[in-house]
Amino acid sequence: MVTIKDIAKVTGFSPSTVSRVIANNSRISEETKNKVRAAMDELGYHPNLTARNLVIQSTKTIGVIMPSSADESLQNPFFTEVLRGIGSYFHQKQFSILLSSGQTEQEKFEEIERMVLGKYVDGIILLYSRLNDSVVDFLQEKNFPFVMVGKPSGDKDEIVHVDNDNVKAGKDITTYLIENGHRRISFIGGAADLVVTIDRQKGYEMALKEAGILITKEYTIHTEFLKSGGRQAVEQILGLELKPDAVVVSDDLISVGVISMLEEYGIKVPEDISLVSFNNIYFSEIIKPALTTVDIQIYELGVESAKAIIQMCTNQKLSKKRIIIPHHIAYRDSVRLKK
Amino acid sequence: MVTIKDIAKVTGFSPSTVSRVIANNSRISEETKNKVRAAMDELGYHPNLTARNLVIQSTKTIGVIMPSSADESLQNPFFTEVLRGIGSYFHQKQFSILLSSGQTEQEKFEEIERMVLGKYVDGIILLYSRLNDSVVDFLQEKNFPFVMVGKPSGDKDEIVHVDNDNVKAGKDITTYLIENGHRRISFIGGAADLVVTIDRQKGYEMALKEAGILITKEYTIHTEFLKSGGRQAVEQILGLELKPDAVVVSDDLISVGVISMLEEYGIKVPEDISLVSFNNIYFSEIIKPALTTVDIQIYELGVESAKAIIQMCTNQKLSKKRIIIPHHIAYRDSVRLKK
DNA sequence: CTGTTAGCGCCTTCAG
DNA sequence: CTGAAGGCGCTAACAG
Repeated sequence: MVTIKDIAKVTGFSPSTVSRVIANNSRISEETKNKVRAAMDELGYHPNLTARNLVIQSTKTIGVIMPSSADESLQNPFFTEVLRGIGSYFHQKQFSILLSSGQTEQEKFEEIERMVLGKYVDGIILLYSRLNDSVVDFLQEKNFPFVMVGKPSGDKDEIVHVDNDNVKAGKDITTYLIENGHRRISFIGGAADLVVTIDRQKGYEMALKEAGILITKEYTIHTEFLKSGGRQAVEQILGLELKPDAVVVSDDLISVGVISMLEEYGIKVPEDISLVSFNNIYFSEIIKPALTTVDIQIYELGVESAKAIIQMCTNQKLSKKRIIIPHHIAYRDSVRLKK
Repeated sequence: MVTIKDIAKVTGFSPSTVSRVIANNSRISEETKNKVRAAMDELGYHPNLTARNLVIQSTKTIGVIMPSSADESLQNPFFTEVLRGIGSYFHQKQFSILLSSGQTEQEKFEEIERMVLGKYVDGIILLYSRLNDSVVDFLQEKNFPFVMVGKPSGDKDEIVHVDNDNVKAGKDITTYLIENGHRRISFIGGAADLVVTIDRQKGYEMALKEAGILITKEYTIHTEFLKSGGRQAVEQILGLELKPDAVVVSDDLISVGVISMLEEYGIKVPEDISLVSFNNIYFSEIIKPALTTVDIQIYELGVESAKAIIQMCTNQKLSKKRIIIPHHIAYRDSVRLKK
């Protein structure tokens, strides 16, 4: 391996001079810079990142934590999309992503511990937010820089997070349904301990309330991404005395299953029942019917969380703890419109 | 920060002894081990990975490279699924994933250069295989350990890769169509420079040939994952004088678009046209109609590539360069069966 | 503008 | 069974 010393020897300069050339230090003459660089090219020198990291006490890499991968929801394109956003910003700042890959909660926790305690990352981005997450507690206790994509379940004023206004999003999309004459509106949510589910449901309820529509308990269902879960949700709806004429689904991925199930029972979207959901992933546009869904700008969520964590790791001031990415509704074909 | 020296000072042992305790060296008495460990607990000591990596000249970190993220196909759940597989094996071996995040080919290349030349990773896993990939050339030239998920476009005997037998898979699924009485079978493939597309198409052609069916050029179409691409493919098919009665689609994700398009034109799957594809992602089961598709065991692909790269990085012998993950057909509802 | 010196935190001979 | 010393490759004062 060719090191800084080799370059020093060959050029006759000292190692520190070579180091300064790497850093493009202004106190080095152009002439020596050129000489040194020539030698580096010739010998094929490249700085060893590990060595550098050791002395500067920073790795310029960020641990990015996905939900534990036993979770079916991992197949949600949401994650690759945030990752894209994070990556794009990281690239220009020369930061790297260390991806957590734990199967279970336990494994995930161990990995985070390794990264953090081993000083292998400068910060953490959490790609989800759920109730009573021990990871959050750990990070807070260690006082380790982290940002969360989504809304924290507690300590909202302490935790830096990048989120949509999911309550408002839920309200907006539900109101849209109401404006189009729907009144018996059901809510199908994903895992009930996900903060995002809770918020969207809250918005749904607000919209109903505002429109003077009674909130019926039986109209609210929580399901998993699995097929059987979707089936159960639909059967529950269809078993109701007064069947809903519209349904708010908390995630596009779930919508796909719900629509299929509905179809299996001979119920058509949007003719027989309207459906709206959230995220606007690639699928929502290409399935039949194309989904009317809240575009939450996943990519931006990624970019902003990347910006935030890098700011925190480079001791810059963060103007605010709560960064909201605006949403808008992608109007498509899954809602029966008022004439 | 608490270091090995602090522990040494507190316990009265030397740093080297403490180091040996960390490594659980057998030449250290149980008694000292206990004392040292107690001190480590008390002071909250954790080994600094960067420092360790520097001396052992290895990071136990593998760069995992996705296609450049401008690529729409990144929303393909395929990637998170391989990642899951890789992660599961990495976890038990205490390896980490450094995820590449380049937008463009250029950016991706830069990142890989950084990782490799900076000795920031011990090896690379490539999650795709395309024709004339400069990344592969680079890795080969540097003689850097890497494994590819998919089949290399050249140097097949040199490059360690984990793949399905996609030619056979293509043949199997096409034969299934033929067995069910279909004769005018079209092929819709993704990007034409992806080796996987090429292989599956080859299998499709073999099946036709074997059944004595003429291969019609107009029946083969390449498209992108984008909506417009799917539309174009379908329109091309429908414009044909002799419309196909079945279609082999090279990826489940594309199938979703194709089915929607077909439906838009009033053509039903499988009543009017049968459809089969590949991958068996989560979606394939929950959309309507549920897809008959080749299950390629994505997760296993990930696990095996992880095994392979770790073997290479730890100087173990690899029994073979080409590791094939068996596939099987998931029979579902997108094919009209022979009575 | 450049060189000398120290040291980041850890592992590993080599001694004892 | 344990300690001392050196070094992994690089940066950062401090001199000059």
